[in-house]
Amino acid sequence: MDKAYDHHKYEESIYKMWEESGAFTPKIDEGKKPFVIILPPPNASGKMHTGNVLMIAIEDILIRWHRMMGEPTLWLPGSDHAGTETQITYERELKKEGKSRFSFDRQTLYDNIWNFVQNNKSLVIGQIRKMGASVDWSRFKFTLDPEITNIVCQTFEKMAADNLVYRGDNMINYCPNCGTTYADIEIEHEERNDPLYYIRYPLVNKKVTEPEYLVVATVRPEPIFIDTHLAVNPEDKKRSVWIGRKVSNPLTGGEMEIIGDEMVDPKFGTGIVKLTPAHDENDFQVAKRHGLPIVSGFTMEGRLNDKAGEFSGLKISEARKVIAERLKDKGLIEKIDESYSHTISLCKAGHVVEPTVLPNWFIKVEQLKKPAWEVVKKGEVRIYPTWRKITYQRWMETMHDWAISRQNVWGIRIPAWYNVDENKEMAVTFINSEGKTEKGTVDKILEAYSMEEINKGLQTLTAPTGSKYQISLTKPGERFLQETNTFDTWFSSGQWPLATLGYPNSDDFKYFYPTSVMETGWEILSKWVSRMIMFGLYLTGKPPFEDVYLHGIVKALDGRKMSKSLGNVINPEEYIEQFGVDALRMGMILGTANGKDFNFPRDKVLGFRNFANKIWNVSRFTLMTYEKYNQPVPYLDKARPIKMLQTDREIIEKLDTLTKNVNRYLGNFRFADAGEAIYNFVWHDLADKYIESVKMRDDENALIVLRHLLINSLKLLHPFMPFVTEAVWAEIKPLRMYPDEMLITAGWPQPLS
RNA sequence: GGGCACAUAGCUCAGCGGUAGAGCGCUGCAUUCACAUUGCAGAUGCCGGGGGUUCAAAUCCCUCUGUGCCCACCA
Repeated sequence: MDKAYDHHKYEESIYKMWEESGAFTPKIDEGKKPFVIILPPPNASGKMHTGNVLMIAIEDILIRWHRMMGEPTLWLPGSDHAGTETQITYERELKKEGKSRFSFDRQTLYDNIWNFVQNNKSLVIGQIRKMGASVDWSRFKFTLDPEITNIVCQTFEKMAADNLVYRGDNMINYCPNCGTTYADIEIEHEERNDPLYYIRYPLVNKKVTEPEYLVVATVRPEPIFIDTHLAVNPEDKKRSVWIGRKVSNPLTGGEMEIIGDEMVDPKFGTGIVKLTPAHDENDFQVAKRHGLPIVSGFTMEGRLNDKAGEFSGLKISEARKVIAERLKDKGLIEKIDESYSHTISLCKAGHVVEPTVLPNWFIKVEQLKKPAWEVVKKGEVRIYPTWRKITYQRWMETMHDWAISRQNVWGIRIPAWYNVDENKEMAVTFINSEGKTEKGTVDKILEAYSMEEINKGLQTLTAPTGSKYQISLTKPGERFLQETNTFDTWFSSGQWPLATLGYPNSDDFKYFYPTSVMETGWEILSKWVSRMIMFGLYLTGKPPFEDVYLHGIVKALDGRKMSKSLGNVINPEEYIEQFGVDALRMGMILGTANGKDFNFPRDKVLGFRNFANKIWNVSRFTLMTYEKYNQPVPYLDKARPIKMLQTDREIIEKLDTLTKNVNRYLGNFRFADAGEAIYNFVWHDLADKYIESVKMRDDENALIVLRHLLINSLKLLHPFMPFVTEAVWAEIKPLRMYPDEMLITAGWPQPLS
């Protein structure tokens, strides 16, 4: 054996050896209960980060432990298409070429992103390998694989049949110039100075003691014609008296009721708000709470619609000035604050984005969320650390209907279809055969274009609220166009444990479902874990896993969140290169004990590089001693007791205790405790004390005990530091009972007592 | 505004009712010995402040202060 352990020499070849041996693929044995973990699929276009490292380290420990205990063990890998995030990344690339998403029709854009992702996917897979993850590659799944999207669409179909799906209005960032919606994270915010108008609303049925007007401050006078209500804060003593009273609309003269809602800040402006539910997120929420009408005032082209009467057709920005002038003429403007500064939303092209209410697809969660909380409450699904249960409970109790449609191309297209003859008002944007972008309602467009041409160049389709639709996995007829929205990523990944195993009829599904442990970062407890439980219960009646272990967030060395802009991002590959994967894994595991957030433990990683070398040298010493002795030595066996010294008995007892403790710790997801216990035993009991005492002895029994300690230490360590232990295992063949056996599939230690 | 967590040795953290712990760092000493990616020895703490429960509190309860994060958020 070499004098020191050099991880560069072993990691790659050992991984290959494991993989080729078939050790990662479980043998289905109906008589045994399998142990199953579905790997939370990393983003297909992303790079490995420290969080992934921790995740893989923890899951690999559990998997290797159970595998060594002889259970059929499946760890199923995959990657996620990460809809919005990936599309944004790709569009950044497009921008470098002077293009954007509007340069392509839907299908072409999708195909381009597909190719882009394919290139990166191999990167992620390579990194999972590098970590030593003993995943079953033969079962690898991608969220956009046809067998997965099929299951996801079928679920949608079933939910629609069960009356759990509806189309409803939702607030969305819409850019009239681009003709499309943008996700919240795509929006840029800019400080801007705009006039703040103080507008007078004449009070209806005014009493003598009351003022003539109520005054409202707004930067947006242009949608006043659709406004139907004002609001004040009910806690506001001065103004709550107006609740239930009416004012007249300064533009149309119609009556507007005043309502009370906590949203209103009594200290801002005049403490009275005009509500424009269709074009402001807050107002929209208020309107939903109070059941107010939600009426849009703008067209998809960014002009005032026909409700604006004489003003209809004006662009929003012009309308603001024109309407402000009109109000001024009527004497209904009290004052204008020209220096008002606020933030506005801009799309990537720099256009002003209009918050707009557009129809979206929703899932009714009322019936789904209750059982999903019940299983956790009853302990059928256990959450570790236990205090995270409260987060889950809170989320489940407050969860509201889930908007599942995204205005992205990169995702699973919603299998809903609109008949063009029954929905003439659908807005369509497409690229015609000459490469020109056409926009308009479908009935107008059809006057000039064929269904085929529209379908081929289709970019987006917006069917008004109340449009007739059919849900179908295939095209229901010639005169149909498919919904252009895609599913929220969490809608598909929420079905991941089911979909990856081939729900509902495959052998895998029947044998491996429900899975054993879901291990993931706590930040997606509500986004992801809750959805998986909901879908699992809805489709199979069983929760998709028994235990949920939530690991903490790995923060940067300075204790702050890692971020590109702070420049404190840690690249795990540098640590793998320098210290080896084993050291990185072990360092992360012992960096924190119980799922709390923690800073990247750089010192510990270095420490465990040294520990890997310690293991190597303990083995080297044992092997050399054995070879020097130069005759066969029997194995330690309860049935044939040998004469032991006090030190022998003590350390064997310690090993037994250690084995029991490790089993207990791992069973309770106490990874750091388990790792530390083994570390202390190997370094301080075995190496520092026992080996030193062996050096003074010349009896065979010392060697028998030493070999027993080494072999069992390697086994206990293997789940934590798989490479160095397997490398040593190969070196100490002469010491082993079964020289052909690999450590990865060797039996887990049994206490002698 | 609602919630969760954390405050212990110079640093990073474990311990969570019975005499203060680890790793790194620090101070000595050891060196052809399996390993200098080493060994041995050592120093370092009013366990955030205040109150309470208890024979006994870093550990349980209350409160204050500070920090991090999650959710909801300004016409």
